[in-house]
Amino acid sequence: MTTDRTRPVRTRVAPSPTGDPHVGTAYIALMNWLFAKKYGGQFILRIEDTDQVRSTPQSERMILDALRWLGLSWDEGPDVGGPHGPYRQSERTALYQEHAQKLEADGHAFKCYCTAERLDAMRKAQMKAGQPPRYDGRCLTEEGRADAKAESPDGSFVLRMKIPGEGVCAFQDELRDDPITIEWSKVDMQILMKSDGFPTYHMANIVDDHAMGITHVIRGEEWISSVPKHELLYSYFGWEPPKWAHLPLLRNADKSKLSKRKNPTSILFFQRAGYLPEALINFLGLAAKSTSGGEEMTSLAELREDFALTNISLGGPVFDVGKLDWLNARYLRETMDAPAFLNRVRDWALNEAYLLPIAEMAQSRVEKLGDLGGLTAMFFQNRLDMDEPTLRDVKMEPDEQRQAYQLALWKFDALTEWDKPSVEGVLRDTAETLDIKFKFMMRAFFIAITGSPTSVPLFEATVHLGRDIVRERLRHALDILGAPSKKELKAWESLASR
RNA sequence: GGCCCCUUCGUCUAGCGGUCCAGGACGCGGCCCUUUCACGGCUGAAACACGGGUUCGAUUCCCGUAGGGGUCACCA
Repeated sequence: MTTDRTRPVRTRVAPSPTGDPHVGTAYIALMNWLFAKKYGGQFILRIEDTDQVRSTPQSERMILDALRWLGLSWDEGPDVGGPHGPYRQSERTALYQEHAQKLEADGHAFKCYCTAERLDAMRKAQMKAGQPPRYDGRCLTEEGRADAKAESPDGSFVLRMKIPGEGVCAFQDELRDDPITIEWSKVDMQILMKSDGFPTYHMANIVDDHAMGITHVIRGEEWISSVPKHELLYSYFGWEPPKWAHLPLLRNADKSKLSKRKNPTSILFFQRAGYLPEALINFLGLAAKSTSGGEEMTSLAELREDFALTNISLGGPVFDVGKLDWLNARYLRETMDAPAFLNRVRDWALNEAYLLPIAEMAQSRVEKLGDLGGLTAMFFQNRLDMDEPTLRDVKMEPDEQRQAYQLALWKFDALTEWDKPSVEGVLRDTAETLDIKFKFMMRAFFIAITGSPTSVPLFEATVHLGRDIVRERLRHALDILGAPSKKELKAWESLASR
């Protein structure tokens, strides 16, 4: 990649704190870290919490912790500060407001009073007519805007950016040979400022990347189609855009974009399942390492040394858990002696924090201390050894049972808080939805989650195991009983939303 | 569906016009080591999506086709 030697390289990772820390975030962060460090630059962590509804401080904390666990450190960020702070977008709203006003004053953006209902109807009509859904520009004119304002119940508005009527936007991606060209007619008049006064990604991203001196934007390729908007904003502001590099997306086994529905994706899962951070980093780093030499075990330092963006293959890589397992096993047996191994086990689960809740759950249920192992082994396992007869030892029809697991899976995923009341609520809800006696259904969940119809209290155990291990176990159970067909999923989905 | 990106063994990849009847790794099979299992060693099966060009010569360059993916929100 070409680098402008007059400026130090600065890259960033900009996660949105709206859920569990994702391996995709780790992958992007790693590539940005490697690139910055390779060229002696800085790596910045910025929190993109402009979605007031979905962003949570817990999620932000988990993401920071997860990246730290992986050994990725940032030079500037919300926790360590830096010269270009604050590093949380929700604390920078004045800056966006100011820039939004400038855009509007310069005639590059306009207020839009259109209601969600009108926009929905418009898009539906466009789709029906075989047209791409796109803002029709009603509020572009004085008159249209007045009409829309009159129709608006509360007078709320958003700020949209103007888009050239014709021509193409061409830009160079550092990973690809030919420039990418997108016609302006295919670009929507993107909302820049929402009616709550917060910026959208596009606005905040450009203002911040410029303010923070970001020289290279290395991000997932799902952003390629947004680059014209970003290039345009840079030109509206009169700023020089950064270099773009769009990385291929991590994939599920079926090649679709990596998702938690089909794969464990949370870094929390990999921690709980007993993967080592160095193995995970090594695995993700393989994407940017030429492996023709044979040895695939490598370190962050080596990856940094050998790093070149152009080593990255453009075909979206399937996240091959089997290969990760092999690497992790090698770290376990080749990089430590038995005492060190024991220490890793302690860090993982044989510690006060993880063990005490288990002790509380188990104490009244053991007769001898020697009963503990059998009762609590499932807290130290990833996927459980399970077969159909064990799973089917319930007073439910097979399809009912499958449906219960699937519904719970969906409801668990939708939970913002992973605690006892939420988990219990999901399970009671599920029984009610399916009109099954709660007690009967609970037995099915005991078996799938703890491996036995009689175990420690289920809600507490479920919370303690963590969402991802539980998801994995339920999905495994579902696989054994027969994964739902597309048709079934569709039919069940309507139940879930009730 | 429109637009954009991508395309070498099942998977991750090497290859940047002849050195390729395509190399490595994971996984899988076999053999050896071994009280079991695992590790380890050896070994086997396994791919250039298809069709046109360009060229003395295409895995490598160009164009189509097919397939996969992404994107079309007051989410990032």
